[in-house]
Amino acid sequence: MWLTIKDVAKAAGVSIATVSRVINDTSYPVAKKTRKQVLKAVKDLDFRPSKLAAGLKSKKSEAIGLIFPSLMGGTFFSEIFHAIEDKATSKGYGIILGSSYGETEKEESLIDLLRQRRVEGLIIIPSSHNIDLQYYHRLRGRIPFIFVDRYIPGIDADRVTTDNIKGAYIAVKHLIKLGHERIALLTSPETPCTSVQDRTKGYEKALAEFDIRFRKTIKTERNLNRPKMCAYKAMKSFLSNGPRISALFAVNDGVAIGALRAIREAELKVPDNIAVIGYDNDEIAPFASVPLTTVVQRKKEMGKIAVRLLLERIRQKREMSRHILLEPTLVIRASCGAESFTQNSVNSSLIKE
Amino acid sequence: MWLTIKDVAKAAGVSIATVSRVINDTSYPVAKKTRKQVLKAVKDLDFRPSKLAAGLKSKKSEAIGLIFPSLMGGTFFSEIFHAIEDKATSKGYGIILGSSYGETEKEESLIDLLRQRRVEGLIIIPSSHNIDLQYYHRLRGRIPFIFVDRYIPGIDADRVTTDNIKGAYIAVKHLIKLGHERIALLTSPETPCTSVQDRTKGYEKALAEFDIRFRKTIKTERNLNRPKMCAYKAMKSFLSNGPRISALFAVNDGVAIGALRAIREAELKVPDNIAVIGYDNDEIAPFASVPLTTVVQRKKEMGKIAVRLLLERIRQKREMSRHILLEPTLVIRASCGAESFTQNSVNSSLIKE
DNA sequence: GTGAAAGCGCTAACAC
DNA sequence: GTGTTAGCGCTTTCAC
Repeated sequence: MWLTIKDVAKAAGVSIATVSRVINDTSYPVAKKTRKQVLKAVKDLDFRPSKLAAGLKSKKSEAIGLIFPSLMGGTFFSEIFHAIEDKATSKGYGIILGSSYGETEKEESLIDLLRQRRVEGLIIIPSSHNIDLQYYHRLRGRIPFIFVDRYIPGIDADRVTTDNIKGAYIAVKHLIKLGHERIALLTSPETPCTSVQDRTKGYEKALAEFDIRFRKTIKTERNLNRPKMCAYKAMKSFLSNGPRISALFAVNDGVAIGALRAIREAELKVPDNIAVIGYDNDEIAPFASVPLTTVVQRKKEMGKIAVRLLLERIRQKREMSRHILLEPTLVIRASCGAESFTQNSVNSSLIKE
Repeated sequence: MWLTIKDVAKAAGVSIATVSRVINDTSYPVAKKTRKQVLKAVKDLDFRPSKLAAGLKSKKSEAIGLIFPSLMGGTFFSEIFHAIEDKATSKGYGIILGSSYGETEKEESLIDLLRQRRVEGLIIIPSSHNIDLQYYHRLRGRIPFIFVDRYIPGIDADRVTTDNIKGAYIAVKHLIKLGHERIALLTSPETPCTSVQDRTKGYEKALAEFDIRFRKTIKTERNLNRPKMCAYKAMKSFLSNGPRISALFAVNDGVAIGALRAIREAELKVPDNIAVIGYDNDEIAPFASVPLTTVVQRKKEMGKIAVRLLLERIRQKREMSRHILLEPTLVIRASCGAESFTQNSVNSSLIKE
């Protein structure tokens, strides 16, 4: 079914070595005329060299593996994915991927498969359930990998994440400055997920700093495919039973959107009765029923940095693992009742919608 | 760096042929004791057989390629992706993919790369710009492929799509039955995209059937990454200049969400001043500022069928290409002012939220 | 029930 | 500048 360089060699009247030299377009000196003939044969025959064979020989698959939980429930992972894909493609790498649905078992079997395909490295947004440290310890010496967005504590590996403690801190501080003291935290129950854990820490930190006693955590059910629905239900039940609150810090925008619906159905107004702040600056945020004030994560940057670091590690075996911590920012829209400007946590810079 | 079956053979004290037989787990008769030794060696060494080498020899990469425009702008493609991935994984196939951003050039170069990786078949959600018929004609004989969601007219290939004419027809008819006569169509300007074209036809068909003269097409800018924003802008400008309308048929939910914001900012009410109906039943639809009445597409089914048909074609070369046309349905929520029930176009069946 | 050996389609010395 | 050749790590006859 597939043609080989042998066919091309025959058609062009040269040896297979020459064909190989031409198609790999290295600066290897090939006579102009010969090159032309080969190129013509390649084109006429519609020949595509096998990366399977090339990779077997050269020990370079020119592919990286990508593991993430799920693309549903918002554009967060999608945006990271696109950044990774763009960057990898531009470097000549293909992407083989799988979604773990946040299940460790699935994650590990996917990684195994990717290893069989001899991907040169792995980008992992790890699952958040029953983490198997042993597995990752073993993996460490076998193949280069990098964690994105969250990581597995205790595993010494490269990673690129946002400073989630700080992100949550500036979000909650924003609410406090606006006069709120009864601020609830709406969160998904992914205990071992470092990003969610850190956001919880940031919430605590801000409240502690301002000597605010009130604490309330609203936990949603765990369903990666329908975070909005889960949040909606959790919030609905909270609004009918829970203590009165004046503001809500949602652990991501999807969850915030679900809450917004519950609040609307309870005939409460945002931000007048309840101020809401989200996290991620999802594509949907400006289009929520009340445009959402939210913490910005540099998703594209995260993806691009991940590919860059991974390729560097593939190319030269460095020793130390590197931890890149990205700065979060706040976009202020209508859902907290503040004016609409952007405040960077480090130095002010405007984000246009 | 990587171990080979030779290492395993040595460790287990058998030949490489035996190792191969054991790891491929065929029902090949291997002595129980031998099998055990091999399995132990595999485990001890943490061996992963190379699919590169296996594929080269067996001529089966056990991978399929996937090309889609973009994952941004809603969960539509994400849902299809997950269905494809699930099904493919369960059949032992890996997925190598690329996003075309709706550009034919990118699409073709991605397909070329996938061919080099010797994927056994391709699932393509084709781009909608400057289609190169010649390219696809040529591709036809080279590798099995199937179109999903939309297709390229004139190319004889398998495909699985939703009946978009019917979908749009039932949507617009729903508006008409509710008494609307001034119904605008909000659409993205992807002229050669069959799904959008068909929805336009369905809009026309319904209006024609009820002898309604009024027509208005509002075209958004083309930006696959920000369809909501584009729709918002288009709608905003329409509301300040355009003719008065009482209802809007949006060509997909993302675009509808953008329109909702523009309508809200114009201090108009949905559905009282303008009824809005969307398309796709995106995850966001029930969470829009006004829960969105929309046309349901069976996205999971589309993905699963695509994989099934593709694998069938890979396995036995059938002759005729098959066109699967899925039935659309309507979910009625609040955005058109009708009661909230679900009406299936074929036989009524309830869709729970 | 097991092993030896011939490739799969490339790449990369090494010759000339 | 170009060709010859020895593998890369598997699968798969074909012997025994």
